[in-house]
Amino acid sequence: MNIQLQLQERLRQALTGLVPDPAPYAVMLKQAQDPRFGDYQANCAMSLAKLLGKQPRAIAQQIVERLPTDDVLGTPEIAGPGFINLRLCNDWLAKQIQTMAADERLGVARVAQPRNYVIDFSSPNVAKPMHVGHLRSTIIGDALTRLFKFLGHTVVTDNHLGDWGTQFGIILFGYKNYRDEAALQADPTRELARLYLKVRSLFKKVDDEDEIDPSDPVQDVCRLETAKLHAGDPENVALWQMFMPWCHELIDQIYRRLDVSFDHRYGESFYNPMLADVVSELQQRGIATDSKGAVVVWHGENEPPSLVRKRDGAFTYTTTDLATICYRVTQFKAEVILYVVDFRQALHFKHLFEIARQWGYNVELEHVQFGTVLGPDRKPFKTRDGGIVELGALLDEAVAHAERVYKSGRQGAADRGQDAAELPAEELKRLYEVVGYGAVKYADLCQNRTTDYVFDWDKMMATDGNTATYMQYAYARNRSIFQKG
RNA sequence: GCCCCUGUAGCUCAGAGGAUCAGAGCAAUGGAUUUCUAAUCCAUCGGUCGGGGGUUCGAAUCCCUCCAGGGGUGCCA
Repeated sequence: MNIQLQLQERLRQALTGLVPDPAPYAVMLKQAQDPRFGDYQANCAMSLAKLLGKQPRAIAQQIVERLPTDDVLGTPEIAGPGFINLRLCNDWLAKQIQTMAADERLGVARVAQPRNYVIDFSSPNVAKPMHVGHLRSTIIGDALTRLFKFLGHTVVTDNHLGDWGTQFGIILFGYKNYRDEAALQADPTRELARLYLKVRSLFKKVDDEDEIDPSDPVQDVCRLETAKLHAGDPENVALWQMFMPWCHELIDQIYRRLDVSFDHRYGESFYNPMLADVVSELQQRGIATDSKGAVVVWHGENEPPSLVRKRDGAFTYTTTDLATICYRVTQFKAEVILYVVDFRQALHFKHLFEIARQWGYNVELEHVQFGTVLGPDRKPFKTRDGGIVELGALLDEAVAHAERVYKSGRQGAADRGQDAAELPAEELKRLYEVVGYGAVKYADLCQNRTTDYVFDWDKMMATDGNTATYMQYAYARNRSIFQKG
């Protein structure tokens, strides 16, 4: 049930006969700006003044006379230049609230027309540790998934893994030269992560991108290993197949901690066999053309083209994303695809969506973009020595921080002479996790999605203010009061 | 150069694409509370909504322009 829609419908009926097209005026009924003025307000009288050639207050009076009053709505009031203030009847409202409280869904109606959503989020490059850059996509994407499902839509979640990129050259090189066989037997996932970092440490320049500098001999060997894999070299393909389950385990460890799951994880490798057809179809339809040895799609004078095949014959992520749209529309019957990806890829998605439309896909495509996680210096969040913040380490720190918050609260109580039996270790562990992960998730979700935010442990785990920690504490205290009562 | 995003209180941010005083939390300041099993409470201070112009009965909100910060910008993804 939606009260605002119901009231708008009443207003629309009241306006029928007064104005030729009541719909746009009916939707000008909104929640009141200030509770002193009522619960809802209709603002259409002012904008109708010119159209009807009358005083706004006179129009408001006319509308009020035509509005039915019953046990739902009290007598409307006219205020100021012509606002119509509406107040819901208390008895009716109380009854509604009782109904909502007793309802499993708290009175939230399912959508009248469910749609098929595909939500593409998280999407890490596998074979290397997930890092802070994956945090927001994972949390926001998961929240959207839960919301759309709750509203009654069909949602397919798909983790579009980077499982075919240059990081495999790094792993292959590491595996062939630096592997610790015993460690591999004991914990292949951990060894894989170690090998990736080991080889990265041999690079001349350290940053978080997988860009290869061919003048660095180590990087050039890695590049060749990737090229061999892509060319179908049997040894590298076999190793890749052996690595994949370990790669999946590496990221699943993180998802288990965050309570996030996916229906599918069709990565880049899955679409690889389809890419040649995508390019030739785009060429046949005249959407893509040759330029400087590459195959590109143009987007107008002022914008760079999208490459769908590079000069060396390799395909790009645009090509993969096009194949992915095709697959999602045909296999999942996707009506809407949401991409929960960093705002820096805005241009890529704008171009991708243009090409998809030209290609004839009328699926609704939306880039759900978000800002960067910043450190205290307001620059992208890095470790103290300038390295990448790994997600696993960040979650460890969240748990450790929650423990400190708990213990200092307990110490404070003890100092006041209040003391209680310590919880069992297992319960404490769970407590720290719930508080720690909750704080990280809520700190992300409570802010404007599109802007950057500063990652601040103390602020997100404060026991007052707008934090998950405060809400969890308040909730726990409330439960305790009810228990004693 | 071109394109995109952001700019609201000291800080972090709300403000559902217009109207009836620009809000919250934190911080700060003043007061209350001296505590028998873990939540302090009340009040106050604080803003030419980045600057300027425009449209409108009405602009933080829409349009133009300038300034500041960030990002992107054909062979990484």
